Amino acid sequence: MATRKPTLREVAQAAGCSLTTTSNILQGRHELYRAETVERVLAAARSLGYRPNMLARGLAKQRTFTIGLVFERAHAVLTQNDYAQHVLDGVIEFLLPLEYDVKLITLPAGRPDSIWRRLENGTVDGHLLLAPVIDSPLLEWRRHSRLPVVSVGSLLPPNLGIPCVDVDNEGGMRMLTEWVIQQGHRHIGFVKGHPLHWSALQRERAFRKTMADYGLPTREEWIFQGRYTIESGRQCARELLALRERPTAVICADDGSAAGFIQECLAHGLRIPEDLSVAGFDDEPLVHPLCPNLTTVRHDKHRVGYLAAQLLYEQIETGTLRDDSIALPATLVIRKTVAPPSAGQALVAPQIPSKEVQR
Amino acid sequence: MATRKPTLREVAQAAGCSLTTTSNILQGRHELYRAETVERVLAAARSLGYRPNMLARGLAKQRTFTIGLVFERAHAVLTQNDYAQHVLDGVIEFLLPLEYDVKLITLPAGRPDSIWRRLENGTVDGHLLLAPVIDSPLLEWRRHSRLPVVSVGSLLPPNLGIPCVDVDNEGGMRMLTEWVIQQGHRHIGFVKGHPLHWSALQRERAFRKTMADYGLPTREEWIFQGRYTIESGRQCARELLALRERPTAVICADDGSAAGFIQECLAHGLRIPEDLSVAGFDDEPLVHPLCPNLTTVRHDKHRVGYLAAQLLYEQIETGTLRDDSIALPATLVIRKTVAPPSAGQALVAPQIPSKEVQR
DNA sequence: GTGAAAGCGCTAACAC
DNA sequence: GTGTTAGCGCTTTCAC
Repeated sequence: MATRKPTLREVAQAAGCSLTTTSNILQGRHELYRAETVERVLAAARSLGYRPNMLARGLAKQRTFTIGLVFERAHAVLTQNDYAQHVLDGVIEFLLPLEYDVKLITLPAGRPDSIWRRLENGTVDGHLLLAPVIDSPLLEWRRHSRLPVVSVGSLLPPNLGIPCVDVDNEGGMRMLTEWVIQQGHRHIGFVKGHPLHWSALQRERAFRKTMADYGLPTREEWIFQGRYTIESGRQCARELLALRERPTAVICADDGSAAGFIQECLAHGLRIPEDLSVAGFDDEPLVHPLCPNLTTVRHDKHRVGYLAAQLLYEQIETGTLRDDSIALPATLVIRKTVAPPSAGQALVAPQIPSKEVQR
Repeated sequence: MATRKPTLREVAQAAGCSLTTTSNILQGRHELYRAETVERVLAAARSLGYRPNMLARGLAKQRTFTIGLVFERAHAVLTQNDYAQHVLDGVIEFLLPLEYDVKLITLPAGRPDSIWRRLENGTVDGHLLLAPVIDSPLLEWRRHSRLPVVSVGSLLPPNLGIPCVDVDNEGGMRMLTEWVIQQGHRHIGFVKGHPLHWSALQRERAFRKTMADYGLPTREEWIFQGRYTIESGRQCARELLALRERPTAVICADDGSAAGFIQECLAHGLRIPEDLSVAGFDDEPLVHPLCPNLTTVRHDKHRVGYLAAQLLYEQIETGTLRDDSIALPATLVIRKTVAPPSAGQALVAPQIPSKEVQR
């Protein structure tokens, strides 16, 4: 039809009034004007098929109603990142009714310069950092920015001044570890997560801490380096199977490695949990068909995204940069891959620490 | 540091020259000016930490260097949509080096009005429609837009004038069906895909067409309504198991339903492929651990996204709206869930049609 | 070689 | 109640 998108000016002309009037009315400030004027403007806009140019509005208002979702290079491939997908879903769910848009910002390799261009170019009102990895350059860059920001999926060290939202990795892992201990295990191994993820670090730390709190030793040869993948779990299992002495239980930092670990153990004739108890973390739906009986820790990634978006939104709307973080509680999902160690294995009951930390 | 982002004007002042000069130089038109001037401007920009405001540039240039990735409501939840993830990856891969950004546009329910606002608000240079479903309102809306557009993941009817990129569903399904037939099967069932997906329609059509071409009847009681999900596959298997007469092979419109179908059959004591051959489509990595032996059809979703982005990009850059589509060839992945029907079952060799369609 | 000036489409003081 | 005007930050024609 129309050869070009109609502008506010044309609406004003059609309605026979000024730009201001038109702009105000179209922004919903109806009470400022006579009902008749309002109606005329609205009608004109409708009949012309007017849609505001958000670019122009953004320039004038200094607000874009868009947030930037910043991916690390490592996460850029969404496909390999179930976590990111759930978080993104949550983000979108929160922002959709607010008429905010989401812009995907994938950091190019290249010079810091071109990275800056992508981050701080006036097109977003704030940044959601998707699981920044340990020593990510992102964090340093952020220090030079005055835009609101929230880290989602990584609980960063508080001294960075960036509010974070994630599951309570430490609380969840403590809960899981305690439960394994309470099943009677004293010889417990651990499959670590991806070495660059804060969550991996935190889960490992909580495991060690809990073991120590219960007076149980952690043997370094039973600590394996996973990478949050099925294949890495398999590899760790192979390493375990090569050992002469084995733990009676192994806790994995995530479900993927747990599934791989279990598969490999089964392939080598071990029975789970009779010969070895294995636990995961995340209650990952994708892993579930593979390993339906996995005892694990569930948390709500979708909600993590939702809350992170909310936190960011509040910062944007109020103009205040806050830096309090949210660690969402996790819940233990008891299924069948963890059982008391079988007879003949060490079963000395561990001593219970005086102060039991919940959550 | 700086209280606000420096503007072009400040750079110009610092460099002691005009806005025009500064703008031109910063856009790379160095040859217009004396080397000394160029250097002065560049130095000023660098020392101020200048980064252009893309909003302002967009307004002036009428180009945003952003494309909109438009999700149907049904696809909004990325999590449940492995396809979308791969496509998105491909899109990002293509656009990243071009300094184009991607904006996620999730269509709100609501009035057409608010949908329009999100689509046509000046913030994107073109739309990538993510697998529009059959009779999607999107397609109608698109007719009123003059922005470049590409449909990715749905090969739409050509009369819509929208260029499309997807796997060649019909060619792939024909190839698969022919192969099953060539294994000696004459009684072949089919699990349909999601009723609202073009791909599902096309796969079903190709199945029927191929059967007909080979002079084989399709029995409607052996055509089941799947939904591109594991659970729907299970359901279809239950329906099949309730029948007195069964086909010797079942082709599923996707790997998910194939996996569910197989699981359910196995659970009821059927042996695959001895008692029933089953084939899938997509070579879905997520399904692979569940059903590693699945005979299926592979295609490159990542490439679909990549090419779609490229097609859109070309439209944007050249300003020409084209409407040729791309159907990427698929390849047959022969594994173990399809075998010749066992002795005792009908084995009359089907007649080969005179003209065998490849691809 | 360089710069003044007129937009891009919209918003928001501030007048009337 | 309604309109005038001066930007928002950048690009670009056209003159000097």
